[in-house]
Amino acid sequence: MNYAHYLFDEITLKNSFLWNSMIRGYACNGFSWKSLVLYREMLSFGHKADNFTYPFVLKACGDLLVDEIGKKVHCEVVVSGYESDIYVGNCLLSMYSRFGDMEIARKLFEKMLIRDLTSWNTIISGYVKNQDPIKAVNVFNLMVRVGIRLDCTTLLSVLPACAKLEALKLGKELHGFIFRSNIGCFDNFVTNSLIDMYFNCRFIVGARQLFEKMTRRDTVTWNSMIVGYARSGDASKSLRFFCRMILEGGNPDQVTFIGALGACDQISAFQFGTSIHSLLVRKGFIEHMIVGTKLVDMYAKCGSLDYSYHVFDEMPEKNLVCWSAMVGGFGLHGRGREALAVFSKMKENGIKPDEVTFTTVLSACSHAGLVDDGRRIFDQMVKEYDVTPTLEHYSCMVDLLGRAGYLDEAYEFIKAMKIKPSFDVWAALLSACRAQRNVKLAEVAARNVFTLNPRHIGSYVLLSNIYATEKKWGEVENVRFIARQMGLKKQPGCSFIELDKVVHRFLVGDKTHSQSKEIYAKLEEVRQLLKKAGYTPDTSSVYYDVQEDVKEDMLWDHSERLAIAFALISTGPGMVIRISKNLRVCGDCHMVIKLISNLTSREIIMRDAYRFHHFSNGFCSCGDYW
DNA sequence: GTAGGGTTAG
Repeated sequence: MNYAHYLFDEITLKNSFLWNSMIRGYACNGFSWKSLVLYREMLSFGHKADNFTYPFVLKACGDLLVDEIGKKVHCEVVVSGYESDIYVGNCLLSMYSRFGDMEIARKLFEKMLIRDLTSWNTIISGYVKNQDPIKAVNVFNLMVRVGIRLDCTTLLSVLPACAKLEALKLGKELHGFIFRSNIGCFDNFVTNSLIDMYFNCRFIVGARQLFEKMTRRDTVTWNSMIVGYARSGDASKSLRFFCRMILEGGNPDQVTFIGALGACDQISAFQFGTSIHSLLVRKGFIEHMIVGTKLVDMYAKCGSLDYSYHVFDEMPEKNLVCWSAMVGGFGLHGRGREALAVFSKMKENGIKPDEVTFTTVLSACSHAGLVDDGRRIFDQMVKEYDVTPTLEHYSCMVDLLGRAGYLDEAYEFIKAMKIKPSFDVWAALLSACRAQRNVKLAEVAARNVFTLNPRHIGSYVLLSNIYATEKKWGEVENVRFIARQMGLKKQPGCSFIELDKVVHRFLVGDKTHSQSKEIYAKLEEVRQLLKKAGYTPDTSSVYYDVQEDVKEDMLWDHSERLAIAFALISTGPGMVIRISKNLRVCGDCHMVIKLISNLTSREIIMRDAYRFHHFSNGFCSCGDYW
């Protein structure tokens, strides 16, 4: 562009063709401002803008998101009589959809005397980009009814809309259409989009079939598989595809690494995460901010705050999201003071926290029981930072107050909310009622919870456990009966442990592992050891009205114990044991793991559904507050 | 000489 501008300046008698070329050049090469400056200059030199000028000026306005200037140019378009030009008109649609103003875009679209394929495509993609997939599909249906032939671009907007709506039927119809009609798409775009759509609609088999049939897979194809499997909860498959991609000579990019790291944190695959880390360093992605942030997050979620902080510390540039990730990391591990310190340091560095940061900070306070700090920060958020509290903030506050013992204050807090309390808010109260053993308030919370989400099995389990703790067996059976009637099934406890980059999974009572015999033998050995050390089981975590010894047996096949027993027979003495589980740890397991850490001199790091526990020498980092 | 597109951190 520099040289073009130099030549342009040399020409004394410029015609509008030359002006247009320059404006287009700047607009299409990332210098939108210059293109607008040149447009003004062109007018001041007495040249008239025409149907070749406006498209690029409008594009520049759209790219810069300057809606006031954009509207002004629109006026000029109307005055000069070019609004009816199809190119100019389409660019207006595109500009307004970039501004997020689909109402104006739609009105213009309705008003157009001639609409071509691009007009339709622009409106459809506008709705998709502005989070309105329903309208996008409606316009698409209208387009088909009117008899407009769709093309690749149409599909690349409608398929993501199907994905968002989980509209599998329409998605499959489009797939069939693509298959039958020889629609000339020579790249992978449409197939990749289909794969993503199938994953989002949870039609994994369909996605897999498409992938296997492809002959020239590109980076996005692999990424869609890696991200798709991770998002559908099959992190192991996701990592297997990552390996396959590397082995088959795929070319990983930032998205690949971010996706694979996301799979690692789901199943606490710490060792796998470190290998991905070293690979991405070798490939030169460590300076990439999103990759760095994901590493900070992954290490924290895989139990290693040291690594997490190290990556964070080395990052050359940190934005709001990086800082928030680090705050969240400390919070997840119950290190509230450090979370607050990072939060302060972030502000000292001139970075203004947003609503997500505040959620993270409040959650950190909650995990660490920092009630006063939490109250103060919530107040500060509203008054100093002008952030309107969201449902997430309220949930955190209810959790913070409730679990710290201020149940009434938590309830008052809900009643004073300016927005309608969500399921999560009431669920936080219900959960706090269990910790505080308050049946009366629990019933209030439960009523609201069930109204807002009658199909959430966890809430039924929670309420029945609250009754069980108080030995109200009639009520326990009642709640369970309702859940059964609705066809809800309890989610089985499940723990993960990684050994030599292979993640092993244990369900409660699992006997399917190839070393199952040895695992149960080890478990029995530990059990005797603990008994000798004076351990008596805390059977209050068994929510069934059965004999004490049966209760004790029921505790001993909890999935985390199987995972730990497996670790004890498979790793050398002194090795750190890292496990993660899908539900929250029960009171007795928590105690048993503390004892195991002491008797076997092992550090055990466990992530449960809620937070991290670091066990060593008979103590847990959570200080029994969880 | 003209517009529209797939995967992506807290």
